[in-house]
Amino acid sequence: MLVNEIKEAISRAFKSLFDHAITVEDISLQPTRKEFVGTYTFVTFPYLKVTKSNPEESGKLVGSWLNENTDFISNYNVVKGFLNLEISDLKWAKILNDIDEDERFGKVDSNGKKVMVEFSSPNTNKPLHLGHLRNNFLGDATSRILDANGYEVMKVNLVNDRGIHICKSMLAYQKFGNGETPVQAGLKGDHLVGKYYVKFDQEYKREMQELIQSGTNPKVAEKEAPSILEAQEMLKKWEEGDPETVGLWEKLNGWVYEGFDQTYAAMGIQFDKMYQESQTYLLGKDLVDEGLEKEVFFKKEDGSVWVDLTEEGMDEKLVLRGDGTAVYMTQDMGTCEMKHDDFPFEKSVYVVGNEQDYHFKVLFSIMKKLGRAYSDGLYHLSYGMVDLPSGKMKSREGTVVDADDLLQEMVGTAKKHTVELGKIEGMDESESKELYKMLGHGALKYFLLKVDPKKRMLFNPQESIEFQGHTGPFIQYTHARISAIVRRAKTLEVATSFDSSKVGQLTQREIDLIYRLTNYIDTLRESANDYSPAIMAQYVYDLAKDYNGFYQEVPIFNENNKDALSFRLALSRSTAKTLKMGMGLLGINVPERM
RNA sequence: GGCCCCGUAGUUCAAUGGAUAGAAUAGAAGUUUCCUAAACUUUAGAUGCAGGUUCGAUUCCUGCCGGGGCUACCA
Repeated sequence: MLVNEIKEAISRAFKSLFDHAITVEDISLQPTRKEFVGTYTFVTFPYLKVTKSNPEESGKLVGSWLNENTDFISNYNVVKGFLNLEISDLKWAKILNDIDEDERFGKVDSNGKKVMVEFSSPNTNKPLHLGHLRNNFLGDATSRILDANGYEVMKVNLVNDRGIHICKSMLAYQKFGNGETPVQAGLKGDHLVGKYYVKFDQEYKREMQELIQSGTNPKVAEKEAPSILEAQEMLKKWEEGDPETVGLWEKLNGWVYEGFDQTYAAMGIQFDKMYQESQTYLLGKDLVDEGLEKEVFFKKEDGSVWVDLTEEGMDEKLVLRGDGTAVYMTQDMGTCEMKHDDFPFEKSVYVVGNEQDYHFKVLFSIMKKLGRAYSDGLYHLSYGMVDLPSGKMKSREGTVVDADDLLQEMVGTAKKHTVELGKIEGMDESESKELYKMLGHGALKYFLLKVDPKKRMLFNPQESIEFQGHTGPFIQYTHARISAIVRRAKTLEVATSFDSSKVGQLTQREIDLIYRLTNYIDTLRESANDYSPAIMAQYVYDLAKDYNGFYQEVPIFNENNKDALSFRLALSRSTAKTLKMGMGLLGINVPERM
């Protein structure tokens, strides 16, 4: 790793010049800004006490030492306290050759650690919407990034398949469904069930209106409308195991799962393990007992059990109701323990919206207080809501963007643009269909992933998603174009690797590109540490942009110098390889032609 | 009220405490007999307000203003 080589050398320089030891970890190098000459910049301000001279002089001392005592620092300059280092062309060429020839480039060796990533977590009463897409794409991309970093990754989906909201759609179906099946209704299973969820809400609202008009207090009406009482009754029956209720539940859930499977398949997302809340909602009571024993929890007079987190800056929090039944926290404690029993992880990532920030803070604190060694590895990958121009999405008010519809629309838009641009000449139908999907889904995934997860983001469905500029298709296009160059090169007789000692003077564009390529592994690590695919998204975009600039400026084939030609081809191949890997980590495929 | 997150060009997004705050898009002006114009050049445009910490603050701290979330014996 070039950065480490330089840091190592700076450390030696300090030892030799000032008889002072600084560790490689303490040294910070930053990329040199475009306005200055150089590739890496070392800031001398923090070391003035050691060098016992002014910033400018300190920089010169270190710079000239590096220039004389290493074979890869070819030049240096000092501006104020900033020491800018230039890397020799030969070194750059060697680095490129290594990347181009390394079959394993981009894959980090296994680190023997296990990580579990939980994401998606749909409710089985309605189809997936735009918010779920952000969740799914984040979870999927994070899993891929962790995998590339050498972790053994277990992707799990904890389906929320029980509770009052599930009973709502069941009830409406029972009343108004006339036993219709998804096939009869011409709907995907999840959409059919979602239809009855909406139906329930309409009925419920109507009943509330009636009650309010006849003089009932709105808050009372909310709790006493016949529909909601029936739903509660149904939940009770379900918990008691009433065969008819359970049968209905199984039938509707089965349809929903079929629908979800189609959506997941379309998105290219798989899970290693599915958990159902109907299987886990009673867990956690033994942990409550354990906590009482260890005096982590305490019991109030009414028998309810609490944890006091005021020392951690939080409140007291209920972990078991007075009647001995579980709450959300109880269940999540139990599920956490069960997940660790199933797959003894070092890290466990929960991809869940930021409205649950507090819940997870509490959960993780509790697990720590219970003495679980793995609690330090628990991480809530919190993400912000996706807003529409009209404001917040509300499923009950029909202002949601449906996931299936949106995916379909994206493919349609991709098709329209592609055909208009005349890109499909010479493609058969299956190839072009595959391309539309790749581009449509790629645009959507890239759009949702490029933003810092924790921030709210805006999605404008009217404008659809752009295919130009900072987008997935821009990167896919760059890959397709490089692929065309590589194809053409194969018909010529050009060496597949080059002799780095014969490469002439490199242009700034070329150096910029190789520099960018060398940062791939760093970016990969960083993305995993911050659990943010956005970092990788930015990287691939910058790389594609750099390549386009280079491509515009340098004729690749118009050249008699075979060494230069094979160098540029290697540069192109390495770029394509890296783009493909980086996009792959986001769950986005890249085409060979488009 | 308490706690948490966010405020950056018209708009959508960037910026490990570093140099003159980057892109994209919309606007203006250009580039296709030449490896794919979903591209490339040029141009104009921004850190909510007030303090503090220091060689240096979009970044860290305090207060204020604005937006959102959590604050259930719901999940």
